[in-house]
Amino acid sequence: MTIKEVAEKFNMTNDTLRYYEKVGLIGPVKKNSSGIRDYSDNDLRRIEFIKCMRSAGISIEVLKKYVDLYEKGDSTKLERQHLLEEEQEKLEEKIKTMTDALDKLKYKIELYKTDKLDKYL
Amino acid sequence: MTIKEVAEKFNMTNDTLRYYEKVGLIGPVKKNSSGIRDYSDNDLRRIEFIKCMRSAGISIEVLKKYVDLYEKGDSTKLERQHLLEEEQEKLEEKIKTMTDALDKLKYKIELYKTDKLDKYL
DNA sequence: ATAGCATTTAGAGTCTAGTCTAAGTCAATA
DNA sequence: TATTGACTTAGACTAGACTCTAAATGCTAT
Repeated sequence: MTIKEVAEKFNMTNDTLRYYEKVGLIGPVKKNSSGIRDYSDNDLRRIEFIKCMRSAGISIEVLKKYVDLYEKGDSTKLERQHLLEEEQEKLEEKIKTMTDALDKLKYKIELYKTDKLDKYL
Repeated sequence: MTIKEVAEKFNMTNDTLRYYEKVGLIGPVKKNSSGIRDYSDNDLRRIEFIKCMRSAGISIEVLKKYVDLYEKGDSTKLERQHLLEEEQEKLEEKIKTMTDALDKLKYKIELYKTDKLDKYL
């Protein structure tokens, strides 16, 4: 699969794909005889995972750490699990924070709708 | 209330408070005779709102727009309501995205815990 | 009244995560 | 064969949101 196809499939830019490869989140992707990337199924699986985690706000730094551990083999399984568990906690907290904000936002909108808005921002 | 007290109360830095003031999210905050900020209750209310919305990822640009509309008076009520409704939608989508990622993360952790991990990242 | 810490300003610097540019290579088409 | 368009690289640039610096001034305790 070419970079263009992958980019379209996952709705991201060629640049981002090359950037992820440069920082080591994926690849190095195999290149054909004339130096053009040809993404494998395995590459696609990784990109999907990375994209999903990024969309949840997990930093590239953390994802890189996870990938590096994976590359080191089975001996890092427990460490990887712990890393993911930490990110799970952070993510749960973030979702809670956002849900709280959403509730406040909804409440404020309700005040607007019912014209009960006070004088404050 | 001094800038330090406010910063502590909301767990943010003096710099961030001055920055928010500079870009017009709050204030201008009243200063005492020797030029030192003295935050009013109203300032605190705003800061709390801004902080809550920022923690949900709403951009400074959008918040600034909301504040500016507020400053223009009652005639902007409907526009403000619409702005908030848009942010509500965006926020709901973001929470959904993050919840989906969280589910995948939990599933992956479960694979680690039960040692059913396949060969992929 | 002098030390030592907090506050002020303007403006520069930092960090993250891309995004863009320039210069070059390649394959397919007019 | 010349052009077009996609791809390549290294490296510069950007946006957003702070965060830090320097130099000046103010407050408090000794």
